[in-house]
Amino acid sequence: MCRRKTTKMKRSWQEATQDDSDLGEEDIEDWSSVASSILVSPSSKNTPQQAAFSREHPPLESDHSRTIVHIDLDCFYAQVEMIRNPQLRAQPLGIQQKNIVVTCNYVAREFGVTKLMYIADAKKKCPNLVLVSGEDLSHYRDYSEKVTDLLQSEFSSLVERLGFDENFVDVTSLVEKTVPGDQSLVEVKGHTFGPEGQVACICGCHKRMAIASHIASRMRARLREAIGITGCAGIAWNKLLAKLVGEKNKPNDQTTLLPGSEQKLMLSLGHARRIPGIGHSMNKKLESAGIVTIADLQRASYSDLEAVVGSQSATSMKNSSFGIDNTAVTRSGPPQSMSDEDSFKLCASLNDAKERMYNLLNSLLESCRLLDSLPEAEGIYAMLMIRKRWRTPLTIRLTIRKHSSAKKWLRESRQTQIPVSATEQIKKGIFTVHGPLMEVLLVLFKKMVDVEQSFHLTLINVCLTNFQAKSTFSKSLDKYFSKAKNIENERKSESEQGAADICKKTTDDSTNNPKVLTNQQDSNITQLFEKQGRRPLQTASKVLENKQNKLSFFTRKLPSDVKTTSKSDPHQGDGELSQGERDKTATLSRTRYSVEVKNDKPIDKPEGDISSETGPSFAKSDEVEKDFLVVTSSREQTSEEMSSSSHQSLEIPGNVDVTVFKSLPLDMQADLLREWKVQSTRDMAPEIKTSSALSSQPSTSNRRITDFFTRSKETR
DNA sequence: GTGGATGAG
DNA sequence: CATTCTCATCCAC
Repeated sequence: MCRRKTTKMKRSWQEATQDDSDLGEEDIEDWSSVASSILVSPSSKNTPQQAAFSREHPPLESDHSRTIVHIDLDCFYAQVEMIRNPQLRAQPLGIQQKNIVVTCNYVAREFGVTKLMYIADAKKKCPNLVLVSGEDLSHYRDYSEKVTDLLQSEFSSLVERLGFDENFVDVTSLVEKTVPGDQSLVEVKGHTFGPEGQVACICGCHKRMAIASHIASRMRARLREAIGITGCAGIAWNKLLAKLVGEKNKPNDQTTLLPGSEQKLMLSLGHARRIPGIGHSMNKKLESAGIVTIADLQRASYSDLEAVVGSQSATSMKNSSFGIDNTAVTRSGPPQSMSDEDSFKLCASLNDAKERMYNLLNSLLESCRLLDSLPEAEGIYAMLMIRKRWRTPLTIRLTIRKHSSAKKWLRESRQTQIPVSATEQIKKGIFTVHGPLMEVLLVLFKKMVDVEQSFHLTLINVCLTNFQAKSTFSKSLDKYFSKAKNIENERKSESEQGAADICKKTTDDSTNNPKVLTNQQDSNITQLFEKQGRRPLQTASKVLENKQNKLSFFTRKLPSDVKTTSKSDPHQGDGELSQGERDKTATLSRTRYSVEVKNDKPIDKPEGDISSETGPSFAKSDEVEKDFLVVTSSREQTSEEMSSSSHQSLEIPGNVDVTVFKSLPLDMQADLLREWKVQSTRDMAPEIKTSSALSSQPSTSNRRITDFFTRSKETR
């Protein structure tokens, strides 16, 4: 019975979200009564008056059909540094960028150190504060991607990143497949927000939230086991509420929003500014209209609001103020841009600017090179990943910040196409294109700065954007995955899925993994690898990760003398550098460290939570396993695209499983063979791959080690 | 496509 | 207020 209701709700949500423009179905005079009607009965809608209202007013819909978990890592940068150097755990630690403590661990917070505090102030509060430079974000990027990867491969394909330390996970389908072992009321794991025992809604959402609270607990446990990182989780039926409720118990804890308590949650925030999306600018506009608190926002007439912030913002703000948020969790793909920037007190000479631009550019190109240089040795699935990542930027942008005497900290930018000659080089895997790119940067620079006059810059940013799939291979890859993508996004079963259908509604692959709610370690990667032919994505990342751990992937930080090397004549064309010199300069700012991923690392955590969460070893988790049964269907690959061609095994690299290779679509096979050919000729080319640069590894540590494969938004 | 505005962590 | 070092989306041009 409960199931049927769930399905109904879901369908209505899907319909609602399909035509984004016309969701509104409420017909109430003012918005507060809208809110109360929602609270009382979300399914009471579709009266004629409501339809009339919806024509004049933007979307508004209450909807509990989805289940969203928001994961927010605790003081992320500080945690990463503490993993890298466990000695730091016991000490007050601040992460320093220029003059500022951008974040700090909880030990430091005890002393009153806060985020974005000036070093001087922080030192006053805490004289023993240990400072670690956090200007190089590559380690943070790495850990960030590991987290997203884990969530994506073990819990749901629908994971959306927000910055480096937050992820939204849509666990709707996992929840559907997870049924409580005993049919009695499911208890929420961890904290709840809202009055106990209140059941304001009959759609089954309470139960779903409870199930999701256990899933969230597993997520956090897995993040600790596999990566050694702790974080908070918020569980609710939309992104807004999940994010907001998760903050109620920090750090390393979780909070589930009880249906019916969203009003209370929203009002508890106080200021309108606390609503995500309402930044400084919006806030000022709101204040000009006398709107300061969330209650003000709820009370404000729509037309007044629209007059101040425009109709789009008015709608989303109104909705948000009541805890309504219909935006979907959108899978994050690889970044749309890659940039490096440096800020400083003063840059007033062209030569200074040139040198700074060169260093930034160099650093970026090194990132590209490392992304491109992952070895074939990781197996074919890893290769798919790597190749997918293999993208060439077509545009370069230079951004500067002038120190105008006025109180203006505006950034201005100019962008241009990257010279075709350079893109051609990059496509071939040659990243020593500093010369040509410096030239265009110079042109861009002169468009913004009159170098004849005196100038005062405080920031320079170099950005590579407009990525293009680098080879035809990537295109066929896209084609290959677009099918899976559709299954996931549309949540409909496909005819090809055939055989093993335990679940009547098969949805996304990752949730079919029978191990999601178990304690089994993912030791049997190869097993997964072989059995689940459908999942090159996650499997590839597994393989890679495994490899990383085994090979201790990353090289050491370079000696300090590289700094001198890097400064070596910024104005030099690329052709003039020897390979050795290039390697040195290239490794300058993208330093790499060895990263250990330990499963058993003791993590500092506040007393209260430990026992309730993963508690005394795994006793609790075992309980979870008994209480919850994941209904799964291990979908077998109907290798409809099985190759019949007879490829010479000679042409296939030794590390690639021939059977796997042959199971790939033909066009992809062809592409692969072509790639390998190119690759091998390149390997033999005089361009020496120094052992330190290549054999020691593919910087997972650098940009984008993970690929979050197909980007759902990437429809263009 | 470009470049500014705005917002996120 | 931004301050750091990113990244993304929106929108007039």
